[in-house]
Amino acid sequence: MNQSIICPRFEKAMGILSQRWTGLILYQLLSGPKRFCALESSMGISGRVLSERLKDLENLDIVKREVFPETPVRIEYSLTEKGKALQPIIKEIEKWSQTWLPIEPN
Amino acid sequence: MNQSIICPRFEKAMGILSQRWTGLILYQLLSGPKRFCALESSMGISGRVLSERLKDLENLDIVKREVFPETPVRIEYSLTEKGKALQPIIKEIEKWSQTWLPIEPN
DNA sequence: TTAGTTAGTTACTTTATGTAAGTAATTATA
DNA sequence: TATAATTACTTACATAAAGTAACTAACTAA
Repeated sequence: MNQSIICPRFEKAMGILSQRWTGLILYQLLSGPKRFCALESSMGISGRVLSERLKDLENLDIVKREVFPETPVRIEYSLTEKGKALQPIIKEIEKWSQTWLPIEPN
Repeated sequence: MNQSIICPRFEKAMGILSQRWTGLILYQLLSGPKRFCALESSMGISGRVLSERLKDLENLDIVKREVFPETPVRIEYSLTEKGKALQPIIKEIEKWSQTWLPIEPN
């Protein structure tokens, strides 16, 4: 069959972004560092999966985890340079959604 | 908690794009109409899921399905205007992947 | 008549995600 | 001193999504 080869780097990027919740996590972190519970409550994500996603994104050097030994302990997640570089993608998704998706799509 | 509200249209868009395979299907269709078996063999997707995704994208008016009653029958999938408008997103993902992802990431 | 082609569908297995309860470290309250 | 509260998780189990492989329908070609 018509074997159009897909660029492996593009494929990798899509593999990251097409994980459930990843886009929304990045969207939230683009507006500044966030704590675990803030992320958890702002989207419908479960703690189990949020924990998993943050670890994956940390391993990919997209997200940085910082511990502040206060009381109770504060842990902040923020974007690395690599993570901040995703902003144009998120912006384009926002633009498309505003132009092409109806209000109240349920 | 810090309840930053997420734009429902952005959330909807992310819900579409974060479905496994959807990004790669769109990427393939951006280079022109494709047949079912061409899409199937160019990515690692199974027929079961490809069929499901194409139906979803058709219902969202992102993909158009056309039947050519030849022999054997030819069915072509292509992007609608709404679908073509996703190009800037795909382009930004390509850019990011080229800048930030290593070659041969395995 | 048997095999081949395309575009699927169906039944079943494996993987991913959701749910809810539990843990560790610390401080606050009764 | 015991109990509760908070944050950032983890664990065990249930459900949903995706993968696998075989099957179907409509047609042609050998």
